[in-house]
Amino acid sequence: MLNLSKKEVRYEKGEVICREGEPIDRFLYLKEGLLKVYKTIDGNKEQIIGITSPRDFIGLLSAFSQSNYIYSIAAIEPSEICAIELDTILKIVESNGAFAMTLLIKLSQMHDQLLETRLSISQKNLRGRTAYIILMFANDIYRSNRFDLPISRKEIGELIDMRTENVIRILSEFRKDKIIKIEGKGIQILEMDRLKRIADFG
Amino acid sequence: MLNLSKKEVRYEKGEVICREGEPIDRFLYLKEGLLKVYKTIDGNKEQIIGITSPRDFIGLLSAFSQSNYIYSIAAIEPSEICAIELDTILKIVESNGAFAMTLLIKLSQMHDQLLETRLSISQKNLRGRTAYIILMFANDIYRSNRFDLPISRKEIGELIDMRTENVIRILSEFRKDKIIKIEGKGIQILEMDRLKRIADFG
DNA sequence: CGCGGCTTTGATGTTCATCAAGTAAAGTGG
DNA sequence: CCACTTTACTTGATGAACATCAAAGCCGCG
Repeated sequence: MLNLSKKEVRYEKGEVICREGEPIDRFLYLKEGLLKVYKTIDGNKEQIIGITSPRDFIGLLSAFSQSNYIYSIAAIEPSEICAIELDTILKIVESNGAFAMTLLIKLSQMHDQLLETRLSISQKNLRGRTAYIILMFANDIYRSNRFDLPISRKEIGELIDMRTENVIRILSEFRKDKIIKIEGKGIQILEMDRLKRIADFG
Repeated sequence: MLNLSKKEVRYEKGEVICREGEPIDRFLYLKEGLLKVYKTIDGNKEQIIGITSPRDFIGLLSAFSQSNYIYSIAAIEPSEICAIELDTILKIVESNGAFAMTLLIKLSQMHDQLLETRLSISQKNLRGRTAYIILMFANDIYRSNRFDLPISRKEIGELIDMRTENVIRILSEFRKDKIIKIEGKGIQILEMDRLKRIADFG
């Protein structure tokens, strides 16, 4: 049933997948790539809520509570998305207890993680937040000490509640302190332990 | 099945219902009263994540993703709680699609609301946060312009990420500006419109 | 009745946002 | 493909918002 109704779509970096306010009629699953989930504030500013990595259900977070998206989603790397009609999912939930349970668990995990991240960020000072986000990319997303940032300095700021200028300033500090190496979007972690300490105690 | 396995428990103000780290074996439903959900940070500080009002599923938020509580819950008013064995719930989810759907919807709604609150708070300045929390008590919890704060100034700070001193200072400002009336824990909103404007634009 | 936690106000310090100004990079239309 | 425009990046200087420190009165509780 799932296989019958699924459609695969490809999005290029920068493409918007869905916009705040639009009706939710499909259930999205990220096969490959990277997405940002964000809200627009006061018409001009953006608040990035999180980064979605492969094998995550996208927008699962409010598919059951809202009939319209309460945030927008865009690709920050070339991405492959599986779309399934929401009605199909609802029917399966009603008839298949194990599937319902899987969704409940997945939803709950995503929620916990998102909230944990938000609480963490709000507790830390700017250095701590910056270290935290570098570690997130290294450990959770790219699983490597060396990677290219998929987002701009401005977007990093929108993700961890900082001004662009301060993101840049603190990245430069880390560079001067030889904690990381920077080449444009390229980041290499030189002193993992120190970075962890800054993230934990900052 | 639900009625058979449910147990009602009463908690007095200040009593802890469950502690961070304890195994989750029961599913809790708040019949009457008011609870705070909180995390302990660095052993001494507390971060209040939210207030639970009647007819909410408590700890639903991580009953499916964690086997142990990731936060603590305590009564801030005399409370009546319904406890159901987690196994019973799991069995019902597996066999009853409509029930599973109800849980998914409820869980999703709670999640959306919690995240929305957190994002809101992190965007606002101290005056905005203070106004926001007064309005939350007035509109969402007590449904009255006049109520007694169920928590201390310190706890308000822990809920909206402020120092106790600043909570007090800003409440005093609101009092001087004749926006609210204060008598110890008692709050009366005098100028709802102005308070709303402060919450929205602060 | 005295002790610890809550409340309050004032003074001081730090962190971070804002402003400004310039360079580099990346699109865009002719 | 090159001028042109916009967007991203970077650094320094300044000021506002908020945390921290200090001190004293209050309240509830054992």
